[in-house]
Amino acid sequence: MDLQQLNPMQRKAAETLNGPLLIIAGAGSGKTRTMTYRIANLLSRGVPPFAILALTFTNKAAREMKNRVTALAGSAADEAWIGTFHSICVRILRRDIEKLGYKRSFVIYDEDDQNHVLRDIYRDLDIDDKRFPPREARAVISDAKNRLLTADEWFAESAKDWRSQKLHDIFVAYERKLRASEALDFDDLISHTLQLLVDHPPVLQYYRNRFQYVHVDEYQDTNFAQYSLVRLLTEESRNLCVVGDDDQSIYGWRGADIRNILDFQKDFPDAQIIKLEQNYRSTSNILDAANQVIANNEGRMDKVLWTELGEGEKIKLCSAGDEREEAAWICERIRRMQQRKVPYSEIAILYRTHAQSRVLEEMFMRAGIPYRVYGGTRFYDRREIRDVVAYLRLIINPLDEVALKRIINVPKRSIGDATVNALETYAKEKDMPLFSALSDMPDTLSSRPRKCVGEFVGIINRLTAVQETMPLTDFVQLLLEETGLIAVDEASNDEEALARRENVMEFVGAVREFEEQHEDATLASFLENVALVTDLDRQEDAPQFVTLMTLHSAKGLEFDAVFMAGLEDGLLPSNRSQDDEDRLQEERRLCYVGMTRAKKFLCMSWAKRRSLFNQISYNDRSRFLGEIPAKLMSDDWARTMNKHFGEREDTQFTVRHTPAKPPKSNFGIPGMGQNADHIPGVHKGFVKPRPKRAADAPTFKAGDRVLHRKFGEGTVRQVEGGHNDGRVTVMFTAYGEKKFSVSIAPIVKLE
DNA sequence: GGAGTCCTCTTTTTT
DNA sequence: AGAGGACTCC
Repeated sequence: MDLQQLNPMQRKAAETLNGPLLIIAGAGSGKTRTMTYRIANLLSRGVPPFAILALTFTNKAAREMKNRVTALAGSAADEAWIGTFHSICVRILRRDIEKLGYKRSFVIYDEDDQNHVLRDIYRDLDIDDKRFPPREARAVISDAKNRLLTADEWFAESAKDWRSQKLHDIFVAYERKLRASEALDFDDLISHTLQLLVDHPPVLQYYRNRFQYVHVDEYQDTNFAQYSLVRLLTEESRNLCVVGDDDQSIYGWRGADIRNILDFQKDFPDAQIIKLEQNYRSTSNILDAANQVIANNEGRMDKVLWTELGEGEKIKLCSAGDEREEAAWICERIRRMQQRKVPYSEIAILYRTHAQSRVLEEMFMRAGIPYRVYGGTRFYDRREIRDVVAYLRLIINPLDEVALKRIINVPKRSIGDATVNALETYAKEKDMPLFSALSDMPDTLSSRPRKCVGEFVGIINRLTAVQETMPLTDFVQLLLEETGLIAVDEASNDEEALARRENVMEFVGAVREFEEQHEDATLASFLENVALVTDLDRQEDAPQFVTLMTLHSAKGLEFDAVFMAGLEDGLLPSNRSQDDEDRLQEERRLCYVGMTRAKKFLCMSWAKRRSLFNQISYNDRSRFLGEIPAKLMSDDWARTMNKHFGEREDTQFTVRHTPAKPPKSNFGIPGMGQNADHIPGVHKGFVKPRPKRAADAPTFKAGDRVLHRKFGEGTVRQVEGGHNDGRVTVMFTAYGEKKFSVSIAPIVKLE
């Protein structure tokens, strides 16, 4: 095994094979590289591949690790278990979950399924979901499960007030429903695996014997359940290697416990610790800025990243008036990067919330910049896809009540709420699954619904009967026809029906692809894939697209150019973290993660005025921006504007608390600059651009590049009239075509 | 009893 | 803007 490719610290990590090992891997320090070399090294020393377990958080990370290990060690590495916590747990559960009283055909409930379950529970228990948001109940249940608490245990340590009582009832009902549906939620995948191992010593012993070398990636993101699982598995071998960076812990809200990494030495007093501090990704301006920001956090592990890549460019800052201006600036910047030969695929726009993507998308479309949005509505989350999946799930597992209720009347077959309610009540009385009630209907049901339900059951039964005799793709095709799912959209020619049809076809394509890639493809394994694989994982490195994603999903990635948008107090840090020091620190880490994604160019922007979630807010720039030394930044927007239009107080980034001042001359754009007059404390007045000598207004010709004070750069399309009364039509990349009077428009010619 | 239509409410981050 | 809920029509 040739470890000469590694730096001394990396090599030491790859050579330390036995005993507990903590690798503190700073951003861009070659973490994956080190891990893969370490695993390859184990293999080269004769450790059998099946003795190796590597746990990651994302499929992407798992895939990359797998590929790179294979590249180093050959296909023998295929035998190693390298996967996400969730997928590895499913693998273990598929083998032995019957010992916990579940069928092996169990399904995985995602958030949407959970919501449906909760909705039913709220109805049954007569709880008002307005006073008691289901999302809160879900968070409580998830949090409890991550801490390995049952409903009763959770209640015992709660406030035990009326609210806790209700939550407890919901929790209990939820668990009952999931079990009755042979369903596990994401948190169950971990906790049930743990329970299986604890309750069944032979199973535990099997995996302990088997996994002699265990690796955990992103250890700072483990929650208590995952931590317990890892400890349980490695108690005998003690060969546990964890890699992480406390500064990149950004999943506290999901139960991740940063103490797991901070206390590793306490847990394993004989642990060796290796720090990777050389950063191979970013230029020093970017890295210094990131270091300065994260230095404001407390209780960090001691570590300072450094780089040999040279200073590079300063960080570009844009203080925009509103989110459209911000987006326009980003478009302009991207255009300039194009001239500098930065490919679209090396550009990413990162933001705190998905909702921010909309304005950016609109601008990109107008500017003709190809982009892809990651996350948000995932492909498999689309309604029409979920419908098909629900059919598949029901066929695999007739006890899946969420799936059944989802599609019993999709497409419309005249089975309404009243009928479903009657069936549910009847099933409950007879203490049988809802699906059984469809064949054994209550006498009270009148003949019309009886007939409709009968037809539905007929379809499902026919499909179930042929399922195992057919290739997966053929079966899905058949299902689409038999159920009438495509017939509905084929009948219609409107835009949406067309899009739905395309999506369904893409789904069939995904099924085919899955079938081709997996020899042993079954309906069950495909559904598992659907549940555990996200859209982010379907990403193929498409060279011609700019990437839009949340800061969270950017972790682990890198780009030549990174734009961080919406750096405002209230957004980043989010206003829900304002008065909680721990959460504020997590927001700071999020900022740090974003900044350290950038290799060469980091551009940060904020908007004084932003409409988000259907309301307008006026924010200060993010406190994190203030933590970056001024000498590392250049105020791009202000400089460009000042150069051409004179100083404008509110765009100087040295002004810390900018008065909320929307200087609006809306140029006839509806919706822009409205309400400015009604905001208290807003000081009116539009700082007029310094006019060029009026007698001698600039002359333009078609094709000229011009800069407008508000709309940014554009190209002149048309010029009419004479010198002083001339009108000019300009095409702006982001704002489309506008017409101005040459003598008064805040517009200048660019060379 | 079902289906279609209008109205209101909500949004952090995700395996 | 997208979905669920209430309301009305058939």
